Amino acid sequence: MKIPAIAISRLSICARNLAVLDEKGVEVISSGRLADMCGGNPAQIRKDLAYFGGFGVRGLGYYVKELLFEIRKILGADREWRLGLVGVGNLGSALLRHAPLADRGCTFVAAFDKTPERIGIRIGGIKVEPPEAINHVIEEKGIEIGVIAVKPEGAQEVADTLVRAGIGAILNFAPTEIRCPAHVSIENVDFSLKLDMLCYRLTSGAST
Amino acid sequence: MKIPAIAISRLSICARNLAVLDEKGVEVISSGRLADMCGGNPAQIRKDLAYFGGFGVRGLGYYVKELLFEIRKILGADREWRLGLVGVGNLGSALLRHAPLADRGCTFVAAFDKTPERIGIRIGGIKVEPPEAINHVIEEKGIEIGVIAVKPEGAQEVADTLVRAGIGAILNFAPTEIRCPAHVSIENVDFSLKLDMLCYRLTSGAST
DNA sequence: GTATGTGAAACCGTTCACAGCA
DNA sequence: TGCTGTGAACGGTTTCACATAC
Repeated sequence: MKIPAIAISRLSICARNLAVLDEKGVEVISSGRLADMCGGNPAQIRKDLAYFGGFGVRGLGYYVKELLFEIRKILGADREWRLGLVGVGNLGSALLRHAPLADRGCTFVAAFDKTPERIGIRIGGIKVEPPEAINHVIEEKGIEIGVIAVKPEGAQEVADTLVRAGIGAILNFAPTEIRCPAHVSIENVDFSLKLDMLCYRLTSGAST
Repeated sequence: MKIPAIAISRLSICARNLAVLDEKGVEVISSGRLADMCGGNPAQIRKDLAYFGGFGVRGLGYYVKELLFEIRKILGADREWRLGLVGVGNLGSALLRHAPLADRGCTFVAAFDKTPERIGIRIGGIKVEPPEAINHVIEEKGIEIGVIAVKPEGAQEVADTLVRAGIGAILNFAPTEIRCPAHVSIENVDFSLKLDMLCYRLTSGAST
């Protein structure tokens, strides 16, 4: 069955809120209360979960621990993922030092940059290597997700290199659309675009 | 007329590509070629533009310079915007130093952090101030957009403070859903969620 | 001839409403 | 009784197809 991407993003948000509930010691929650926390509709949450099975108890709700476990399994958040970063500028460096990613099971195991002065330095415990090393290191270290934090002009070329090295997924921070083969997944983190949307709404007088 | 948010995000992407075309000296472009660049459908681009007027020439296409000018006007990208940052950690510091934001007309004019050791230091030319200063500085400096780069636990409180100070829009980098009054616009930049989506697709075997 | 602007149709996700079950 | 799971209705966006205009 075809599962809409937006359903997955909602499950991700559910997982976050379930983790908070679990820490608070809450054991059971209804789709209604969960929808309130996640900012959605109860039926939508039930539908999203129904794509993967029936995890609830009729008349009661969902067991927090159990549901969190199941969603983590669905998302693949129940194991470690190895990340490689390309572009160790301001943003790239911040990502290497960003602890929450590791908490979540995503760990940077390599970093690349073409600037000679940056090669060899260590950031967040990771040594910066030249772009020529990408192909070899991706395979050697079993890196599955490539993170692009270079300037927009260089993003496509970096993506091509990562794809040739056999990467399966790309998280792109450069404000440009990257093209790659269908078997490679791409997600863009585009705060320039998000800023445009805010400026538009401030300009047009629209809210939300 | 109600204009869908996704149409605005596409116009933002169009503007980027038009800027590239303009630099290359391209003078006219069809919706088909523009759609190729932006990764969409020609009819969609024409519909998006039709929300705001008829900018094209039948039988010919769109004049690049003119269309870029019009879209910039629509998005409010034809003027300066003043930003205030809350949370000067790894990510926040990187944003302060991130030149492309200023190129786009968005300039940080203030930064806040609750950590005593950070208060008073300068990053990217901006002096870090304590959270107590938010209310006063937002008004004094005419800040319209607040950028949140604190830990998820503190994000809602920061948002409340910004809203009380009269902010109109919030760009939230914390991986949590923020609640605020309807007259305040929010956009989330949530790379933790994007990572979840990539992990899901790698896990499930789905692509795109 | 060619590409825009736009009603109409198709598609997809959301919401409703209720049967099913603890 | 109460909440889940789900078919059906709804609403909105995408795509099609063509009249219109250069």
